[in-house]
Amino acid sequence: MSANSRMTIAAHALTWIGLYQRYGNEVATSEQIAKSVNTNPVVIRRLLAQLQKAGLCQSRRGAGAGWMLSRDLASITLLDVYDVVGPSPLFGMHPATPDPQCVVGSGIQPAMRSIYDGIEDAVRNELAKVTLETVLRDVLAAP
Amino acid sequence: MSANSRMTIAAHALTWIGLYQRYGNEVATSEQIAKSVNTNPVVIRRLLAQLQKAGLCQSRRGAGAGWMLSRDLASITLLDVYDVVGPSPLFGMHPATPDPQCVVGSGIQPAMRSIYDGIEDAVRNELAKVTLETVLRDVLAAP
DNA sequence: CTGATCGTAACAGTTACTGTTACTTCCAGA
DNA sequence: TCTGGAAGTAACAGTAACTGTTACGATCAG
Repeated sequence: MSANSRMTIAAHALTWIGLYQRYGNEVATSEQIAKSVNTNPVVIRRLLAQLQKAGLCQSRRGAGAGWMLSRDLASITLLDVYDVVGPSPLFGMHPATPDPQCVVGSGIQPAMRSIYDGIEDAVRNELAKVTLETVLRDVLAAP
Repeated sequence: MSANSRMTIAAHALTWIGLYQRYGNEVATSEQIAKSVNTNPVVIRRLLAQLQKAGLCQSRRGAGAGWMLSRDLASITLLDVYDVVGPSPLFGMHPATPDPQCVVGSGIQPAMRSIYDGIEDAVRNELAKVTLETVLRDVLAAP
């Protein structure tokens, strides 16, 4: 069980809501989603609350409460999800400032930063290619 | 200070050894490297020990001990480093197995896995493009 | 032999995430 | 107006990973 399951769980939850709504239901409760994800409802509420701030989903309170998507599955990409719950940055710099007196120590951070930026771009490009509609299609196509 | 500084520190250490050797020195000690990185020598030894197992560098013990590269800077890519000290995987699956009775629960992992595999490939391609020779050049070109 | 350095184990401190409990707030519908 | 079901949220424990540090044994050129 690696640390970063947030992307996976967020994609799972949103896809679940999308499919549930296609079955004609208006809203999905965190408890229902948590059952499918196999976790605690609070974990789902915490994640969806973040995604809600980003405008991907929406909650309704009171009686008949629950979650619904703010946009169609086809218009939400994994990049949208990544920007909310993804790890940032992918690669970190030194915990302590390297020796500025040393040629390597003083030049390494700008050098690595520009390399890491290129990698982040590549990752973001890949993520942008995948919509939750694609994810749902793949999910339904699974054996 | 993000968690994953290992890639950065490994690249820093190897580049430092490479430059030091170009100055005519045979070996670099973990203490010298630690000073440039601004950390404890043991941290450097731990990292280099892993890189040594992968054949990227080599240690010499006893008097006149220290570290040297096993290959030229130009023949070591960041992908080589990543394979040793990089985070794997970049994105993790659910901590607990999702509900197999649920369509989404049963199909989500294969779907996400294939997406994540594509992203890993993209990252690896980017990393493979960059050699430590390139890193050193960028370091020396820094303002 | 000796001193310098690696190799490695052990431990504390930090951070981040997950899981859980518990409580408040909200609101459609009876 | 009441009520029940669900979101919102704070608080806390447990786990895991990484960093930093100390300590000590192993190694070997000179």
